[in-house]
Amino acid sequence: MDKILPQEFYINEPELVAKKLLGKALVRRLYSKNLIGKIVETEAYYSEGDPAFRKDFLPRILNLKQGTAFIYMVHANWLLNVIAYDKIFGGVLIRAIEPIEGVDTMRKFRGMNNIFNLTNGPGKLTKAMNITKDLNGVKVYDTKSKLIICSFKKEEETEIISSYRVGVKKDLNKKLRFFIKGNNFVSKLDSNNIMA
DNA sequence: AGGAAGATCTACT
DNA sequence: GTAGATCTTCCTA
Repeated sequence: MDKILPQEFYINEPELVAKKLLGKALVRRLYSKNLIGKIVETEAYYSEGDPAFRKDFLPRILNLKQGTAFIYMVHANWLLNVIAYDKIFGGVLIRAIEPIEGVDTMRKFRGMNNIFNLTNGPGKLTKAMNITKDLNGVKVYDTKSKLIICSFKKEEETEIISSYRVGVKKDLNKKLRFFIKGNNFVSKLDSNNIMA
């Protein structure tokens, strides 16, 4: 990995930040080692005007600044978001990563062996990296944080595909899910969601 | 104190 | 492709 992304990176439209986060490094600092994954799938969420937005989140997120982690429980899974917005409040859900470093530790946390099944889903990657409510509110742009997002030294050429969001019943007429084309670690490859 | 909902996952057919 | 497990937060009483 290379440099930590500055807080300004997250002061932008969620949609733009979601796209720009693809290919970046998600780094989880543990006592002895770091777990590193490349972000390969994200979704943008808005507050006002977004049918997928849950009003009950409001009290918990309104004081969160851009570039902080927002972690919540759904269906017995912790999901990781990074607050990112310019004017209207919003954020980016990290949906899948590609394991880069600390793979054995991720296997242990997941109790799974198949590398393609370790981090290819929002609830899976949090388990693989031991991300829980404890990390809610950490600044992912701060060197001292236990969870940070960096850029890689060599940024690879990536083609981005967009589709409708997963698990959202009444979605906007807008494709807010983004993933890296051809990557084997994105969460769902069914035909409903791949609509370039 | 209890129940329902939910941006999911696994295991099974 | 579907059922059942799972658990935290919010709502009602």
